[in-house]
Amino acid sequence: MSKPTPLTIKDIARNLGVSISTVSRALKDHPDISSETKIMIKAYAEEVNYRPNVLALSLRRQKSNTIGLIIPAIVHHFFSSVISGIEDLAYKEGYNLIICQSNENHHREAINLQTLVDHRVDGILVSLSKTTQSFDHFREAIDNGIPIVFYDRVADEIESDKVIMDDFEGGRIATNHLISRGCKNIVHLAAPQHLQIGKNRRNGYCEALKSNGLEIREDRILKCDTREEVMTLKNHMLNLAPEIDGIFAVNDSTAIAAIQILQNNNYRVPEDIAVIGYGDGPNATIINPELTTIVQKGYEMGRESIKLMLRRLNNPAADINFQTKSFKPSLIIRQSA
Amino acid sequence: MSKPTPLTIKDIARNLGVSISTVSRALKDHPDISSETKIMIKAYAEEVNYRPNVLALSLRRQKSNTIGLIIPAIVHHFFSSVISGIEDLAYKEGYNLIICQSNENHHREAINLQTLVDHRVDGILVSLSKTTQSFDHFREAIDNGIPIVFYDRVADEIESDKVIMDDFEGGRIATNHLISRGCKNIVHLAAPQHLQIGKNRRNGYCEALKSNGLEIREDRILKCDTREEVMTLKNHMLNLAPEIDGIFAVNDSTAIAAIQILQNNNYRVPEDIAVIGYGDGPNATIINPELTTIVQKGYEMGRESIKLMLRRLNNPAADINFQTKSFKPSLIIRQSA
DNA sequence: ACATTTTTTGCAAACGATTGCGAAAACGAT
DNA sequence: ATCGTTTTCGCAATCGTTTGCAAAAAATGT
Repeated sequence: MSKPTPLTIKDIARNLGVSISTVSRALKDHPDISSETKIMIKAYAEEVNYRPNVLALSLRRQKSNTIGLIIPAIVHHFFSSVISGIEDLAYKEGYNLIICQSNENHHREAINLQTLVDHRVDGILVSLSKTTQSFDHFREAIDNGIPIVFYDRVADEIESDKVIMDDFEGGRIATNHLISRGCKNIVHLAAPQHLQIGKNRRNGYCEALKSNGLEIREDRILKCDTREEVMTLKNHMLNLAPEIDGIFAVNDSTAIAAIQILQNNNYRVPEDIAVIGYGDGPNATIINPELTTIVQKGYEMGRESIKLMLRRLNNPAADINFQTKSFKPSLIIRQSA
Repeated sequence: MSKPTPLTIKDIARNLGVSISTVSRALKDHPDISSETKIMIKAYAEEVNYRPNVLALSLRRQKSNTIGLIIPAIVHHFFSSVISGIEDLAYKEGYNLIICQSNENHHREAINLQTLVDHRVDGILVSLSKTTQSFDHFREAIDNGIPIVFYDRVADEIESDKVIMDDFEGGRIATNHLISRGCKNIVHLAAPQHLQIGKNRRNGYCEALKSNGLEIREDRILKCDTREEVMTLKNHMLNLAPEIDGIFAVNDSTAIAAIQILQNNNYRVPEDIAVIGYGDGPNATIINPELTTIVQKGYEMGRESIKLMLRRLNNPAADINFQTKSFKPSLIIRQSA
């Protein structure tokens, strides 16, 4: 009952009375090996269910066939969709995934990075944590020759492939929709402004107001992008409520939390106040009224990210130009706005 | 602009004019090395930001410090909570995670298993896919000396550590609650019966009926455990609806889908038909009426799973008895029942 | 000054695989 | 039988690290 050590190419060689190199070559159909020998060795390997040691291979090849993934919070539906999109393609191409969670924490993110670099992953896919405001940890990976692809929450300062949504446009479309149904006093529940994503959606919101001749009021822009934060700002929001007729929330769960607070205080959605979200997660059709929102295709974005990465990994020689792939947002109109 | 190969212990040795082994020993405070030399080597290593090659280490130690995780579907909130629980502790103990998705597919699960075995992970955490009905692939891992911990959806046939909920009790409590509020004709939307989880919750449901003198009717037990399936069975459910006054669904999203169908057809929940779910995910408080449900602690279950694993890995010699850790379900009463 | 002990260091094998190069075996041609 | 090819295979280095053992250097005792 001791540790059953998996058998190696060496064991096969010994048992078959040939050399290690012969076994190695036979198993990969090297022309130098006679077909007799090949057949014999392959049959035996099959019989004993030989499996090459990936660790040894990685060391030898200086390539781990592993891709690192840093996710702010895996429990968010958007991010877990991204994972699915990445995984499908990565496995198909023979890559494994090491997934790390930053938990929206800058420091944790840096540690994740270091872990992945230490593991000699071939590439890293990252979406920034909310608290990340400097980017040296990414430079280190790049200096080590590990390509990075940012998805969704990207670092402008770093040159790399990126997969984003056109968040400016998303914010614009969403706000425009509210305006088109008659809203004139629209609150924006915004993400942190040091995130591109937060800034862009907000700018889209502002642009829509401006181009429709509506005033942009700072007091109508609240930094508030989680359900919990909505609950904290409950009173503030209820103070605002009498004067407003629309809310553009930076994500669905924030929108939903807002709807619940409004409803509990006898505001009707959308009649008194229309609410629009961002993301189109599964919650959108559970709330009543069903949520009008901007679709954010997590699976597709994940897929695109890994595609960019694979393209780079499969052409190690070519110094491919960095590319930014941008997804166009689309509005899905339901009942809340 | 070629591939910048990270520097090794060998580079340090050369640059410092000492031997490789001296560097190795100095870096890990081996007593054989004079403190002078140690200080010098450590300082230099620090300066050039030396990082040991994890791959080489794993090969040498015959231990990858990596744990494999097989998840049926990462987008389910319960499972992503489990991941979080696992991750926190695993990283703290210096283990990395390779996460694979089976997508509820037996074949994919077997491939995942093989991948993890190939990577010489130190242990594997698994929750069965819905379609898994044989278990040889797990045997292979075990034969290779890789310990397995099953969580939530476990394989009875395999001897190993397990982390489960008392699903029988959960089904009983849920059903009892419906009965206690006056329901006499209760439908059960059940998971596949080859999963313990499905069988146990169903048995709990039956037990509650029986001990309350209610008849168990097979036609009131539907295999139906996703939102999509509810939609497919819509007409069937509406046929049942006039005769029933309660539904016990095997998970929240099924319960929610049922509520939506009932409401769209002018049944009141809970007045006409009470509905109870299972899981207590974030959706439970979004639906109106808010969902009465059984809490399923994903994070804690994940945490417990990795604990069992670490205990085993940290005592490789001791042949620790297999243990099954069972979580008690609790009922959280809201509005839907 | 020399033997003996102690401290400090280096050599080389090992982990499991790949691969350049040289050598043995087989074959054919003369 | 001899030589030249061609086919088939094995030696040994390599990837980055650890570690048993022996060797070199320094310290100690007489």
